[in-house]
Amino acid sequence: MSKTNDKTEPAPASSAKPTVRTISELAGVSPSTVSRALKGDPRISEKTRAGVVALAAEHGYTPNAMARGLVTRTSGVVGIVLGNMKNPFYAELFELLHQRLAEIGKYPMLLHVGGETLDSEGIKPIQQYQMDGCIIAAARLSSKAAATCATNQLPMVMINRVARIHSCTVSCDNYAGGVMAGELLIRAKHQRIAFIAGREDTSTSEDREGGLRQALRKAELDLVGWARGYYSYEGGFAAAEELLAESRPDAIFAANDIMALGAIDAIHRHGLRIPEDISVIGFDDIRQARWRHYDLTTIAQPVEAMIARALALLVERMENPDLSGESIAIQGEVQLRGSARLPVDDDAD
Amino acid sequence: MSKTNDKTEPAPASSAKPTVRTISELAGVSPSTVSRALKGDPRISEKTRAGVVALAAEHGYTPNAMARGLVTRTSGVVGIVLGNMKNPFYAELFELLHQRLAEIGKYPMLLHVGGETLDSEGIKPIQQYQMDGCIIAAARLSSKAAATCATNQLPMVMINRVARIHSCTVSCDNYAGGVMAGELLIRAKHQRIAFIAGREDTSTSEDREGGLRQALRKAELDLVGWARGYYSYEGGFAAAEELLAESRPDAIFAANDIMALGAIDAIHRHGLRIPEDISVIGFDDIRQARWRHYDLTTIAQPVEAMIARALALLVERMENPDLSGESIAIQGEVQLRGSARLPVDDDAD
DNA sequence: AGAGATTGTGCAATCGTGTGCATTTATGAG
DNA sequence: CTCATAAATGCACACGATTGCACAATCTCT
Repeated sequence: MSKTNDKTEPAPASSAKPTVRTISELAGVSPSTVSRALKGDPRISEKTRAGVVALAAEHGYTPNAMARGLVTRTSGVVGIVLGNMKNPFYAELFELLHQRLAEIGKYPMLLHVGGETLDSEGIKPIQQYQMDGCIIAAARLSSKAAATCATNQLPMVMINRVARIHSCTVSCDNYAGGVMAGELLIRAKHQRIAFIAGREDTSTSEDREGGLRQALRKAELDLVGWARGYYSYEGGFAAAEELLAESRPDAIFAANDIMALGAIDAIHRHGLRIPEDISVIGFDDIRQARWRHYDLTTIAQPVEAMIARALALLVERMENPDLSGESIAIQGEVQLRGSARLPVDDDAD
Repeated sequence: MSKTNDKTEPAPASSAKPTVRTISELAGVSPSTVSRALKGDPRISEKTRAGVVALAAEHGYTPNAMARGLVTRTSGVVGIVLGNMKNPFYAELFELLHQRLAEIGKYPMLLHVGGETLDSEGIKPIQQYQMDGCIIAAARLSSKAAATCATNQLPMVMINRVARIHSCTVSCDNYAGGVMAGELLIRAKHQRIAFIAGREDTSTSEDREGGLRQALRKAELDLVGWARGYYSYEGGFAAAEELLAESRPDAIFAANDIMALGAIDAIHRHGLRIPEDISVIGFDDIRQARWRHYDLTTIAQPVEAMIARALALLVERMENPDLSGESIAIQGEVQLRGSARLPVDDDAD
């Protein structure tokens, strides 16, 4: 008792950061009582609890997360891997994700941001900080991060990409979205439809293309053009120029909005009118799609729902790590705007 | 010795996460030696160090950041407050910021994202996680976060806003940028110049406006119009419509790019040509400014340099907390593009 | 060869919190 | 009034790493 006391209370004043002992001494109870009182343990009497809480508030005491994490083996930190921030879609998604995380008392620590793949330095904090979970919101592969989570038995959810490994996945139903886009174009009597793809190793682009092809097949049509836009404005611009020169399409479906916007500017540069001469459809519904000049018809990703489901999956697995992987695909929604001809509803269904 | 041993080694195998004791027993040295060996303490012989390092690598051992943070009182975590992610400027800045932080071995934990002010819940982790520092990258006030940093003696740097309180600040030289924009317009023989402002409580907008007014004053001109665009595309659009209806300007300077883009679309909607009928200049140089349709002339913020200086200030203060506040303003650079008439260089200087 | 300098390693305390178990205090019944 | 029972609180250890200090081993010099 004396051996610790003479060292820990050289300055009994309030200058230093208050610890559980500071509060316990002030309240005349033991540290364990303070800890329990603040956690709302029912074994603590209401009277002492009120006193402790008041004292804690007065001195601005908050339990040290490091010490707590050490003993509870849970840090309250969720690791985040974000895709290319040059695509506004991820920026918008991230803002929402942060808010939802805060609501469940978790804080996001960023492991990686950007299109490149994750290096081994980037995954260290996963084990260092005893993270409670991990969210990967990126279209491209992050197999290293996924593997690290697996070996550490860390709950992990991927947003916006379908996993090849056994894990949790939440995404928009990209295939169905592709079908929607295709049907929309077909019902508007388009005949020469082209596609602008994203990067090679992404399931999102492949699935959206697959859906489009399925819709075309059903109408006994075939793609008249195909080009890669690498998910960027510049890429979409270049891809559209290529398509216009080679296959003269009357409609273009781009695997994401930002490429669609690039395509629109390329089309205008060629002196063609949208949607009279050519229709353009995107995917995501980023804010820029609503910008006056573009007014892009697109398949809106249900970002709020996706994040909600992803966090639900994550929380479930934090409570019960033995739950198996689960894949959720949520239907997107067509946003009719001015960049695509409207369907001619001769057959109403 | 026996009282701990029988509890800590129920499974001597490699299944559980390795701790410093695991490695020390495998290497036949004490935990302290392991710790020192991994930190490169010169007192440890090269031979034992190599052995320990090899063993640690083999078993995938990394020191637990919680335990380390508890004793060293430094967490390796830097708190981040981000402005409105709907403005791509902050998304781009954040990606870069993350990279630079990783290079100095710090990890970013997000305290807040978005335009709204920070609530009291959002600042708790600052003390909870014993953060090493805090970076506030937002145009609007975050006085609560700043106050929390101050009371906790936590090094803090603000990016993109000038502080009223005693602290560190890094920003673009907004006043000089405003002067540049003004001079550019004047040298292009514009006479009727209008300004689109950001939000009320932001020094950035005020300073940019101040610089513009200074340049106009020097040329014995006055602003012919002024409207508020609230830093958003829609706001810029509405502000431009207001200006066009009321004061018929022949040039508009917007306090940031995204408002300038909104203004351009509003101008086109009125059937006016850019830059023949009216010039538009923005501020930031976001990616969208380069989009073909906009091709926006703007004052580029030196984001890389700003982040580098901000981190330098932060690191200095993490090493020596008694250093006083410092404000750095870095000159921006004019990006001449197609949205503004080029200067008529009758007087070459 | 012995004393001191030098080098390499181990001991044990510490950081701040949570929690099983023992202990005290209040409550109620016979 | 005493004892059994329940409620409230305290003790002490553990979590995993760092670090000042003590100690052992090796080397050097007279």
